[in-house]
Amino acid sequence: MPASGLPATVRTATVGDESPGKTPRTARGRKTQRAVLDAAAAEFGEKGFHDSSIVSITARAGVALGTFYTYFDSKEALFRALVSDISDQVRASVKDQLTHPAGGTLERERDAFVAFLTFARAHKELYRIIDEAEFVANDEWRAHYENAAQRILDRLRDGEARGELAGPVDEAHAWAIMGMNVFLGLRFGVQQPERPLEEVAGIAHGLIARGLAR
Amino acid sequence: MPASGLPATVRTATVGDESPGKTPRTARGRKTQRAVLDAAAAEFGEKGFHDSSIVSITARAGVALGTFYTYFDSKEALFRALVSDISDQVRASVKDQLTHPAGGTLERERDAFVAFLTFARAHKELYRIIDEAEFVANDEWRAHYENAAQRILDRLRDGEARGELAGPVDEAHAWAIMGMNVFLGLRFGVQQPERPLEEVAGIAHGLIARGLAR
DNA sequence: TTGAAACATGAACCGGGTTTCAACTTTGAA
DNA sequence: TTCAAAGTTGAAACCCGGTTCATGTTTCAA
Repeated sequence: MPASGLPATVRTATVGDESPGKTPRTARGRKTQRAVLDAAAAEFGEKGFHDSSIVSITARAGVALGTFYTYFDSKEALFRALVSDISDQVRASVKDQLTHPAGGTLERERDAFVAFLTFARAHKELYRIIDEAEFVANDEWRAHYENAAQRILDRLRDGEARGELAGPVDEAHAWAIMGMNVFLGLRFGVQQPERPLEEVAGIAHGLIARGLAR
Repeated sequence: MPASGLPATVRTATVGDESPGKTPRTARGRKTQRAVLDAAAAEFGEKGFHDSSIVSITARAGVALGTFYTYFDSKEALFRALVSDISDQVRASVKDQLTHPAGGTLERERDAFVAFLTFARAHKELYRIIDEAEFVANDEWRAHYENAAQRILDRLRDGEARGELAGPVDEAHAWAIMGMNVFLGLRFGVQQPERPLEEVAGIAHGLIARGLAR
């Protein structure tokens, strides 16, 4: 995950002023920190948190072991930074894809799923990292899903206000759709990425829009 | 999770003939192994795999440290046994609830969700253990979800054959519904168990049956 | 040009938990 | 009743990777 700019948490570190002295002050430092983060994404994605080691991550990044502690307080702090970073990337990526016109609310929801699935296929490490966050970075993990659910709910409420939907929307609808997306992403994004994206999205859209009853 | 009988994997160990000498041969031995398994479920559920220790698990079970290795080859082998055990328990529990009459296929699906949510509320450690299996017992984890999806698909195919459903059902429908169930279980079974079960089930059923479109 | 701050290095320290093992106790079939 | 197999015990060997730190190098503002 060679990322866009600086990861959220790393940026936040500057604002949140926690663990001072960890934010790089020169271009050289920023480059090194970025290298460590990218190496970490690859390593954690491949081996999981506990089988990954700082030694291996710094080796991948091409820096010395001790350098790691110039930018992160601990292995866990690195993981937290990574989760926030990836969470941000997913959100930003989906948001980008949703700027174009779009039909109704439920078509917009389908587009959001397509964007998510596309991201998941391009970043196979996404699932392992987010899933493991439940154990290693629980706060970031909860925030990730609560934010995602809120965004879905906002879109549904919008559709409700326009009279496009049948009944009143509920938080449970958002979590149901999110769960659908996550599991379809797991199955057809990570485990079996061969299947045509639009086909899966079409099935999901049909289910959400009209249901299965005759 | 004081379990019903012997867990699947432990039973399997007898059949699969791997690691001979690990299957208890006396009533005393079976009781001890059961105590270790139950203690492990509690410990792993509370602390997760890595923060759990054999020392603590055997202490909970009221046996000596060394006794552990009479019944399991390793900490990981214990976890694998536990995942298979729990997966079996969920399946069996849902199956029990589905024996009663039931209306159409989609009502049956709602009942299955109610059964699952009920189980999740009664076994808060379920999620932590199954989720962590992705990293610690990947084969068992995949089997758990593939089997669950297959069961859902079988029920949907049944409804399709009876002409109850609108279009042809697909593997993706099963994974979508499973994802919905899992995330609703997480939100309203583990995180916010206060909300009336039937209310959540009603929303899920409405979504699956009729969709959200006006 | 210069020197103080930032950055880089990697050997060694360190704690903690898994696994082993040799001695001891209990069980249950003959 | 007897004794071989099954079960129990817990101290200690063993392993491993996260973290520290004293030393050396590079950057960049003055």
